This record gives sequence, structure tokens and C-alpha cells, in this order.
Amino acid sequence: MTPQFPPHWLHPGTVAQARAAQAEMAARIVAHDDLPPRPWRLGAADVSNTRFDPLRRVHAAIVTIDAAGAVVAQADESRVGDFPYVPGYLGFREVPALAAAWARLDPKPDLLLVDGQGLAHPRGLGTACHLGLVLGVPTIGVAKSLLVGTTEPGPAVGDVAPILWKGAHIGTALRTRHGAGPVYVSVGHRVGLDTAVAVVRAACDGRRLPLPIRAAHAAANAVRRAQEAARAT
DNA sequence: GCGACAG
DNA sequence: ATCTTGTCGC
Repeated sequence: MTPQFPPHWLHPGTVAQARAAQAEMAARIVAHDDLPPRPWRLGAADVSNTRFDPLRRVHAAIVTIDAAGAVVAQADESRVGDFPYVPGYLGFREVPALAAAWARLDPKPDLLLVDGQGLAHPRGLGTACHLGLVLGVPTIGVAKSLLVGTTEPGPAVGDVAPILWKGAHIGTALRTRHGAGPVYVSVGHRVGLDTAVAVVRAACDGRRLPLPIRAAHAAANAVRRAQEAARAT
């Protein structure tokens, strides 16, 4: 039962159309728990880019992780992006390739951690929301820096602080490692903020970023190198 | 008008 | 996002 949606949700012709599509999608985001029974099998999605690449290639990867933290499945997609990187519209660049990778992933996870913002976005539609809605899958946004909002969590591992923006609580900053910057957690789709923070906490293992995100990052880098090597010959 | 700006 | 070795600190 893949959810149906209009083509401009993935391929808007202009930034103005992308903005309109975000408004349509934002109205459909489910910001509370709507998940299968526990335990949830986690996964993560990330995209790697070749710097200075005039072709704007997108190297996407999604991984499925087991309870022990091992990668049990991985799928990727390398393609020439049809939308440039524009702050606030990252999803239009990354989601198409990620959706293609998702289709080939087996087994698929119940819950996906996405490298980027969820609701902590100027129009409430970060990449995590975008991907979750297009796939119809529960997602959580895990970003390394803020796009909008302010927050200041304490220095101890586990400390949290709300991310506030225009008077709204749009996410939670979580200190995952002492001496390192926090990670910014926000709802993607079909998950409440409390659950999102708890899941990210549980997925951390002493490093700044949760293990699934690191695995996805490594997988995306691997495809990028493979693609670059293949194209060179 | 000016500055900011996930990956 | 990416370019990159060593180096400082716990």
C-alpha cells in the first residue's frame, strides 16, 4: 500500500512550486506515535555528495539495523539530482534518490532515522518529514546543526533542551557525547517527539551520532566512491 | 534592506 | 556535503 501523491511532491519545477508542495505535505504530517508494536527495527538514511560536482550527483543510502547494531540490509541509489541544494528545500534534492533506494531495501526497518531536520524547519517540512510522508513510513529527524530555532542543552550526556522558534517547541537538542555539540532531534512522521528522543537516545553508543546514522553515512560514502571510480573508467 | 541558511 | 594529518586532550 504505497501512499499516492502528486509528482510535484518529488519533482517541483521551481522553488515556488516546491514551497507550495511543502505546505501540502506539512498538513499531512502525523506528529504522534503511529507505529507497529515494539520492538522496532531501526534504519537510517543519508546522502553523500561529491564536492564541486557540476553534475550535482546524489548518492543515497538506507540501512536496516538489527537489535545488536549490525547492518542487516543496505540499499543505495546514485543519480544526477534534478533539484539543487537550497536551504529549506533539501528534501527535493535527496528524497527522490532515497525513495528509490528504499524500494530495493529488504528487510525494511519499522522506523527510520534521517540525517537532517524534521519539523524543526521554517515551514514544518524538513527532509525527515518529506521522506516519511512520501514513503508512508515513521521517521525521525536527526540533525547536526540548526536550520531555525535556538536551544542550549546542558553539558552532561543525556541533557536535553527544547528547540524554540517563534514561541513553538519544534524539537529537542540532545547531548549525546561530552564535549561535542548536541544533536537536534525533531519529529519526522508518525512519531511523537518524546518517542523520537527516546529512540535516538537508545541508538547512541558513546559517539556523537546514533549508530544507524553513522552506518548510513558510511554506506552513502561507499556508494559515492564506487560511482566515482566507475565513472572514471 | 540585511543577514542566515539542514546536507 | 566535501577537501585532509597530525595533534591535543581525556
